Amino acid sequence: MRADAARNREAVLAAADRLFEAATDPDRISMDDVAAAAGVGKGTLFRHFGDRSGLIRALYTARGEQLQATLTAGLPGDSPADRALHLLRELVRFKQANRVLTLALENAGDGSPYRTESYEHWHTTLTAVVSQARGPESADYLAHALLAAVRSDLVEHLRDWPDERWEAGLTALTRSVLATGP
Amino acid sequence: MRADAARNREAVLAAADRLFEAATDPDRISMDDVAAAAGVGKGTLFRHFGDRSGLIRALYTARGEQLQATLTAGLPGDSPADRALHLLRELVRFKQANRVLTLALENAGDGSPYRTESYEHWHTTLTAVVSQARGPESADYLAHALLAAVRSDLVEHLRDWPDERWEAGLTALTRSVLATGP
DNA sequence: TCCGCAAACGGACCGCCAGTCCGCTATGGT
DNA sequence: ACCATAGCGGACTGGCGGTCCGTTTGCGGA
Repeated sequence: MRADAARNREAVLAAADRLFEAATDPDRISMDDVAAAAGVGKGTLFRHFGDRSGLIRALYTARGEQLQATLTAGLPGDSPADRALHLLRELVRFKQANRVLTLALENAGDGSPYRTESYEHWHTTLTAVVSQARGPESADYLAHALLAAVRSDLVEHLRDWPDERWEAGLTALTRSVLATGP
Repeated sequence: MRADAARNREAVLAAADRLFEAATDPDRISMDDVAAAAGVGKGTLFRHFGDRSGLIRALYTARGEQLQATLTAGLPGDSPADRALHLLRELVRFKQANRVLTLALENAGDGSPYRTESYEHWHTTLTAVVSQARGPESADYLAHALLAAVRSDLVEHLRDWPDERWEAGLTALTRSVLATGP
């Protein structure tokens, strides 16, 4: 990769990150805005990221890789229920801390948040945990259901809930789902 | 309401219904398409429905009122778990039968499916059921979680699951959530 | 029956945005 | 130093949601 290409790529990511951080509605950020803020031509931006959703995915990956690394290394907790709870809690925290970006990701491009690489990842992880707790029966659906319970726009909808309320809800949910036999 | 206004309103709803029925991707249907298919000017269309999301909501209301009437009159089932299961099952069936329209509704306009009148309705209903089964503690969050488990794009993502798999998953989920004490 | 006028109409028009295209420029291997 | 070429940038395109306004139409009163 040529030096200027790498430099521009970083500039774009940094600028976009700043813009998404500051915004309240992801759709208000146009590709022109990003290009301008990065001091880069629009063509450059599209060459690096393909299309809007590509840019958003790249941003998301950059932001989320720390989280992903931490949580994948090994979920803390004594029981499956504890581990699932831990995972969901961290996802909620992450989505609260990255409101606009995660909202953008869910709406982005092709439509479905389910085609994301990272969704696949969390789903696989959770399915294993669920399966360990109550057997493989419907484990994959239950994992989908648990992840759906922390979707960005739900987090957004409940944005003024205090931590305790989330904590109580997530605890109740994970206990119920993971403590019941098939 | 003037006679021509009423006539046009119906023509638009009918045409839009036809288009959404036939399409595979809601965004491929433009307001111009709808206007043309209805044999009506664009201005007329916007006067009646305000904006795109208004049209979609109107369509959804028309399609869903039968469902809503049936399920609200009184959920069948002996236990809260049975009633919740019944509700979720019917929602999934409805969303499977109205793929494009419900997808359109979730993406539509202002962004959030949670601001919809009908979401409010189902959520209230389910919260009552949950509350009856396991007390008011976290009942509203659990109701959100249950509804999230049947969101349109999840239904879409799992579109090739056979009925039995859905049935097993929904049963497992509702039993777990409603059978556990707080 | 006719009149007048407000309600309703329709489609040209606007601003915006994702994505493309192509003439120009900078980079790095030789 | 040279030059092939990867990379650049911004004018341009097509299509969209939404608006505007001159024209038509339904309808209550005279």
